[in-house]
Amino acid sequence: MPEFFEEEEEGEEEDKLPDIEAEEVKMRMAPYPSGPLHIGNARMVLLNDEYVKRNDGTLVLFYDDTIGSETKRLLPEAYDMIKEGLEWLNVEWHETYYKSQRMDIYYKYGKKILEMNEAYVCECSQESLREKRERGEVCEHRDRPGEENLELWDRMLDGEIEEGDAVMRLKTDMEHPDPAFRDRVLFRISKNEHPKVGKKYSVWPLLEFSWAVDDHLLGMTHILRGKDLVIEDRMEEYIWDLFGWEKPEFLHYGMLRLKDINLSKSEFQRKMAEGEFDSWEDLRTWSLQSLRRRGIQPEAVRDFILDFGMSETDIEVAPSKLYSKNREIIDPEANRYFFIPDPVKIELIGDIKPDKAKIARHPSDPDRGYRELQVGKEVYIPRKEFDEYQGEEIRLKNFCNVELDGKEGKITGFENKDILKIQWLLDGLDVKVERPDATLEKGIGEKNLLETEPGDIVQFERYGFVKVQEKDPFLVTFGHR
RNA sequence: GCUCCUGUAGUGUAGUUCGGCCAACCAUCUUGGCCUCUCGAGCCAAAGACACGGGUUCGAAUCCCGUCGGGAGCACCA
Repeated sequence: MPEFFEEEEEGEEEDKLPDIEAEEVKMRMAPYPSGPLHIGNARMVLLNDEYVKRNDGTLVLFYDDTIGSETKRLLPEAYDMIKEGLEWLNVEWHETYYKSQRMDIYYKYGKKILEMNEAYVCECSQESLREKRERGEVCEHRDRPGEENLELWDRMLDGEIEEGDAVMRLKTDMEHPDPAFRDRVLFRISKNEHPKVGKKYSVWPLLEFSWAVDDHLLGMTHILRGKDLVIEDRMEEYIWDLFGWEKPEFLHYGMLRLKDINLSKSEFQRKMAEGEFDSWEDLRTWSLQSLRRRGIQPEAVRDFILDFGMSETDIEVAPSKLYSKNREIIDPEANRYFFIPDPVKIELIGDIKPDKAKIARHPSDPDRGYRELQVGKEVYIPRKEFDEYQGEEIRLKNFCNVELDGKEGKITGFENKDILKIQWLLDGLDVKVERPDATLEKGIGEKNLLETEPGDIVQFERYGFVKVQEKDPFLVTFGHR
């Protein structure tokens, strides 16, 4: 009887996503390739993936690579970095598309909507457009005859009109109570160079229009997006109604912020250009690649994200939550080693009995055996404990107890006592630890570290989990405590 | 200002659809204790919340009204 209940409980755990009711599920994730995916984008990606997997559906990777803006630039290498991030997260997708490859489709429907007289070419300046929108005023371009619209549209496409001089706008309602919904722009002119199609196109759709077309054409059943994009729902619905198309369902999730962490791809792009960051793997970017470097496991990211469910509340969560998920995964795997940050040498006073110290590679798994440490009269200990425990008795773990007196340590015994135990080393490798803020912490690590390989995640006792990067000058990246 | 969304412990969530089984779940964090020769892990325990005010009702976290708070949109970015 008890077994019966236990089983039931386990089956119910971790199900924070509301079910979706549909026979068929097709969803899409639409990253904008301005940089690699970061922890924030992971929410969009993983929720899509999770829903599709649960419903045995189809997932589309759709690069939302329209031309962007000054502040949001396309980055040619981002396409592959995004793919790499998705693979790392074990996201499975079935089809891949690029907005930049579908321009003719958008033009076709753009023309159609113009012919239906549901849109118009507007030659207002950006400022006057904004002001009129604010006041709910109609501009003189709104009622121009259809032929004139089509003619101007052709001239836009031919590149005869300069950037900023004309846009195509949807005729929603300039007096709509929601100012955000007043005659939004559908297409605009940009003569910037695109990493995939160069200067072939000078008219680019905005996301509301391209999505309205593609979500229909590709047969999306559910559209998952952040709360910040809800107005796009209504834009899409408006356009679908115009064309008489069926409507997919919308799902929303709230904004996610990491406490004290800035996740701005455009800002990182700038810092990259200015040379402040030298790679997208820089630990400060929080890109998936950087998390991988830190030894964060993709499963930890997934657990972390799915734990928020589909709530539309805005959340601010501390990174320690991610770390605890990760620790769960790596703690049983990571072997233990000694690392002395900022070492101070002390001299031991008294007789030394054993000539070697034996310490388990993993305290919970004796099968992994022991590592041996040479003992001697002069040992290094971390400066922190050296400073804080003067005059007190502490234990050099698995070796001896000492009473600190300046740079001397008087040996008081060898038995294991219930006092502070710290790491120590007679000698060792120079080790550098790359911290999440990109600073390097120097210290010495035990020579047994040479038995590890790059990519291994180990724990520096009393210091934290690190991932081995290079062995020659020994370099590790810090994950978390 | 206008439009939309949202308010359960420090943090994040379950419960809100169909009011009672909720003196409110789980995780994390914190604090004690046990265990362990790590400040890691494990085990045990404690602490901690229904934003506020009205109303409906025998009964409200759940329904209604109001107030207050938080967020987003009002870009020729996504």
